[in-house]
Amino acid sequence: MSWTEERIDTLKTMWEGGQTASQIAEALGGVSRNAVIGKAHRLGLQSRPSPVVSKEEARVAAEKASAAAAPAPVAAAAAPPPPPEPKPEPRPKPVAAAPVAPPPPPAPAVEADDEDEDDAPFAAEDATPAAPAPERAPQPILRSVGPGGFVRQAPGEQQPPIAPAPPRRLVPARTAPEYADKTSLLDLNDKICKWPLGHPGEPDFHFCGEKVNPGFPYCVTHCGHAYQAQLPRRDRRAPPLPFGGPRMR
DNA sequence: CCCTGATTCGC
DNA sequence: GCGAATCAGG
Repeated sequence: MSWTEERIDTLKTMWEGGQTASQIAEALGGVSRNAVIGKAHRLGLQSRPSPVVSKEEARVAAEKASAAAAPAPVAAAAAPPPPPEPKPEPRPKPVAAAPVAPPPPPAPAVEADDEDEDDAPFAAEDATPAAPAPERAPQPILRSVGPGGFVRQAPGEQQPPIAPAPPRRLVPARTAPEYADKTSLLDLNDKICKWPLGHPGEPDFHFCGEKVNPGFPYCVTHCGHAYQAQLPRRDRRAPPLPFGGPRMR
């Protein structure tokens, strides 16, 4: 497999969307997790919260601490003085704020049967996210309603929610005329609503595409769907199963 | 063990 | 440029 533009684009989108390298690799197919990571780095994609980064952070923190304690000739153990020396950071790692999607469906996984070049190339140019969404959505409330209409479970109760759409295969936006103006996966960026409409695998599956409610991954309307106050148990109705339960391989 | 991403290095 | 091997944290 080679890194075609589509595949690179998918990689970027998913990577920036907070998908794990494994998921991306699986979605792309024909590549390993390592390949994805390697490619992502070569593309200059900023790393997301990595387990190993914490080591770096720890080291930097340690440096900072020692630097703070060292500069003052004698004040070593005594008082924690102000950070006098900025210390030229060897690693200007931004360590962007965790971009992981808040509560609902983080990833649109789509299953497709076969992909072939369509008549029209999808107009997924250089989606320039620009703003890396510095703000972390303030973990809203407990209950959310998924796109399928099912009610998500609160932290304490029952079993964990159905795994969020394990991406099997991304359909790189087949832009047929009927839904040429629909928002495809590749059209997603930080500014538009990522609320999925329809179901993955269906031909017209797409995303809301409205302007987002700032700080959230969805538009105001869909934030209203995604973030709802907890209801007392007795007042709740059994969640209707969306589409036949979890999708399996 | 599993997972994660980062890095290295031979190709 | 690519990605397996390796490393290292959770």
